[in-house]
Amino acid sequence: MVAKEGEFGSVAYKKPTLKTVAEKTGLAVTTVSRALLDSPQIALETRKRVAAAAKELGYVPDRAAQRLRTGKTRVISLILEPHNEIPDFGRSMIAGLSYALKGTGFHLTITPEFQGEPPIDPVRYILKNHLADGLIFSRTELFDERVKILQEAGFPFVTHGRTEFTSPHAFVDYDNDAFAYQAARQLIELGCVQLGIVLPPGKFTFCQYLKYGFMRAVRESGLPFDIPDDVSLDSPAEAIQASYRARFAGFPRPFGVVCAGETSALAISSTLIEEGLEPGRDFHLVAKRTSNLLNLYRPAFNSIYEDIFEAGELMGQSILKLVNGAPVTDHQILMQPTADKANRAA
Amino acid sequence: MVAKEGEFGSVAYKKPTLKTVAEKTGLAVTTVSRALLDSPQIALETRKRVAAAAKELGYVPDRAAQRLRTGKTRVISLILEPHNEIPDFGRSMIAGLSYALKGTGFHLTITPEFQGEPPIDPVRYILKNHLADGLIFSRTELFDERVKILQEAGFPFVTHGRTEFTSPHAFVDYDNDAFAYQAARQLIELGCVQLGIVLPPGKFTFCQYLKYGFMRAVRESGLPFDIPDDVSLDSPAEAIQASYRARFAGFPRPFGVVCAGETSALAISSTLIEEGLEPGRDFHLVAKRTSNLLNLYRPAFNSIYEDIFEAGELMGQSILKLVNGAPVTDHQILMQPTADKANRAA
DNA sequence: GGGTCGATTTATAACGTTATAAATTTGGGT
DNA sequence: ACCCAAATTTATAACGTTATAAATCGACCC
Repeated sequence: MVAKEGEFGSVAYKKPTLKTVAEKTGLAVTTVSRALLDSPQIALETRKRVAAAAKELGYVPDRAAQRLRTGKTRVISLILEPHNEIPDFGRSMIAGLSYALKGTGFHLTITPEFQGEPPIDPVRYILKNHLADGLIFSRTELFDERVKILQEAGFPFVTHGRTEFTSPHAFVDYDNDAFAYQAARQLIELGCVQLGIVLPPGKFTFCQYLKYGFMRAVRESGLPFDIPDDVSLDSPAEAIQASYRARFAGFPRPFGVVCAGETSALAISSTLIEEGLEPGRDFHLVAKRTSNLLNLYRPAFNSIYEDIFEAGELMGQSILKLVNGAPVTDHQILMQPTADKANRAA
Repeated sequence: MVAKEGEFGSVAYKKPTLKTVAEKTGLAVTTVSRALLDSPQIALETRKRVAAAAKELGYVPDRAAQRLRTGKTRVISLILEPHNEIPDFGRSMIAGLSYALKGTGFHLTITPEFQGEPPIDPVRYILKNHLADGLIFSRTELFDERVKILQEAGFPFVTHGRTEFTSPHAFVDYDNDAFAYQAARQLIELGCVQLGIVLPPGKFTFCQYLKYGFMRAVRESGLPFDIPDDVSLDSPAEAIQASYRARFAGFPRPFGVVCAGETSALAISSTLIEEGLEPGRDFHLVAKRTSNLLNLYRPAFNSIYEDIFEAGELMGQSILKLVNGAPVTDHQILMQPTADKANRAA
């Protein structure tokens, strides 16, 4: 009799394999393998008997062997970008992904993208070494090289963000056009006589959508607008603060600013207050909220929520279907901004 | 001649293996394997020749095959806890770990711990399925079951946080005793006549250290103190706010509160201000700062910095040495609080 | 009783790598 | 020319799994 089940690391313990189960049941290894895969070729009675024996022995399949034999890694990899403009973005996305992958046998690996190195490197690395069955990444550019390479390779992937390529790919995106439009509308309703927005770098697709939505509201209102050209959402908070400190004096009041990130919202708000402006009288902000931190800030922000956890969960669900051969056109999800209950209180 | 090197996903392309390299060089597979491992048994000239051929063919070793044959996964797994009291904790730790693992051939996987499920589950899962060579996790308890099981199994791991077990294990911890003491001293110097602190749940080791450090300063000063017993650092921000709203009226002024997390600091600060207290006159806060967000908050916080990225990097460096057999006693690191330059400005 | 069919089980080989042990080559020394 | 040891290379097997093809077993039919 082998060691007690569930015993790890003890000296005499040998990990049970298909062979162990085969010996215990008196069947061939092949039969056991197929029985555990629940193949209809194996008699139902046998399948049950094998399952029981495997459970009793504490058998678990060896992932390395399965991977070698089948060529399937049963791994989804998330490329983690080095930016951290959005607090907890990575954390929430990972949590959402994990939740979607839970119980599927798929594992999540992190492939880091390092500051100053080409974003294409992690993708190439995964492809070349076949380290995953599917890939997830964010912050797509209009003609994102990662998308191009993966499409050429026929490798399953889901992006957080759209691209401008004609051939479709799976994505989960936030409707930043709708966000910027709604945010600008809120500012207008609050009485702002000038509209502003801090945009991400222009190479990112979501920059374009933010601009479209913002400008639509601007044109409808006929109000003047301000878009800083010296800083972006990715600029250090200090740079954003400096930009506004240098320019706010010339703004008609009250003016409004759409902030597509919490860091920039905090930065601008604190600076303007320090310069003696009064929020609600001299200016208004509407921020995109992705964490709970902004809720705690006083004076309270106007905000619109983007659910990163849910985005991660949706991306996880999609990539699982894609690796099973589902068509990409069934997995193009545009998440709508949700009115933020927390913002008006207090 | 095989397909061009670096070509992925093309129909005729067959991934180069040791066999491919062997054929190209006219050597045996075994020789090629050893040559690429840079074994001194193989003539230097041959090693060079093989390396060149491998590079030209674009050969990369198959991790699944290596893992199956050697039993080494070359994977480090991080257990990601579901709490999110500290903004960007996971993100920074992952970034630090990735940085330490960069170029080592070790990959990082995420093993999630789900809300409402035992913290021991992910550890058992990894052990049973042999999914990693080393493990990283946070928020240790005084007698942490995960530590116990891993020690019994002889499995390499590094914790973020200490335990009370007599048998030593590797850890990277922040000196929360020193933090709480220094924070309380700051409050005293600012003229506070009552000291307070919001502690994490008592089962966590770092709760004890925070309490020790805090109480040492309290006793030295002879001041009265206040520790809420209805909420902890893990309580929802609203609960912390409610607790202070219900009690602040009875506090002598100015009173001080040590906040071991940014969320609680924001929560308490905003609530007290809303209740009409003036920061700097009626109360002072000293917060542990782990992100850059607090820097943007006005009125400025007094804060002491904890570098989570560095903690992750140190843990990564340690776990790499541990899987190579280094003794755990060489990897017990206590990080000291660093004076926060950002706090006094503005 | 022999043949056939379907259901079920089995033997063999292969995925790509490395550990073990054996084989071959090389260079001296005599 | 021969032998021995060191240097270098090679054959074989194994890690644990699954795909392919072949084998066994009843049961049924004529």
